[in-house]
Amino acid sequence: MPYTEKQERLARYAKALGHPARLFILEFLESQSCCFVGNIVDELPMAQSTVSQHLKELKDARLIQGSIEPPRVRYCVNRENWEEAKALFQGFFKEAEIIANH
Amino acid sequence: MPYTEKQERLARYAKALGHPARLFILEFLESQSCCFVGNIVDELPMAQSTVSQHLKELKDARLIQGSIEPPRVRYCVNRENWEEAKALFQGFFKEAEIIANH
DNA sequence: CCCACCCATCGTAGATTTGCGATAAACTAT
DNA sequence: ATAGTTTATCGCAAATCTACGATGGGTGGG
Repeated sequence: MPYTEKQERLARYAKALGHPARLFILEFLESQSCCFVGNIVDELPMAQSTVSQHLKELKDARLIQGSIEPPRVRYCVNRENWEEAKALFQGFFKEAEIIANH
Repeated sequence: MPYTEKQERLARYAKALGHPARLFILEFLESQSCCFVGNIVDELPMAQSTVSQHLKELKDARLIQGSIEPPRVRYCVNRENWEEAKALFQGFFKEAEIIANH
């Protein structure tokens, strides 16, 4: 593997954040501290199937997780990986700052 | 526009960071505080044309900038936008934290 | 049992991304 | 002039992304 583990993981998180709809979903999930798919669909100007696909990508990136609460599905931020992503981004920008100041 | 200006800009930066080669390039540029294209090509396991393309994307995202120094081209991080990106990511994760703690 | 509701998944289309080799463009040096 | 060096760009192929409508699979209520 030509890249470091950190680079691979950070790139994956960055990619997941690389669409405004997914940023919106994450911010919305935070503001509501978990919510149902329907609530998200109501807020976004796209078809339900498209929203579902964005949710899937965030889920695949392990930034969110869903739990079935019939008849609905509740999504929450995955705290553990959210913190990891946060730390990776912080490290990315911080390290650069340290280097830049020398 | 259904998304906020911040979301659009953050998504654009995140997208640019969404490939390990581009993360590598940015970290490499920091560690060298500017360098020539050839140096980057030597470090990456991909064709020169592909590296050039990744540089173009980072340039389009305004995270780096190039200056011609015949017969070579020197690339540096674009400090201003780098700081903006940093602030946007910080805001994104921080705001979420504040909300989550309520 | 059947219907309505909620959501995921399928199939599809078009756009974008990623990668390569080949070529072009700009400059140096001989 | 010619040849070499360095980098961008072109043309192409394969893969992935984005979006949609339609369909399917659960679940709960009548």
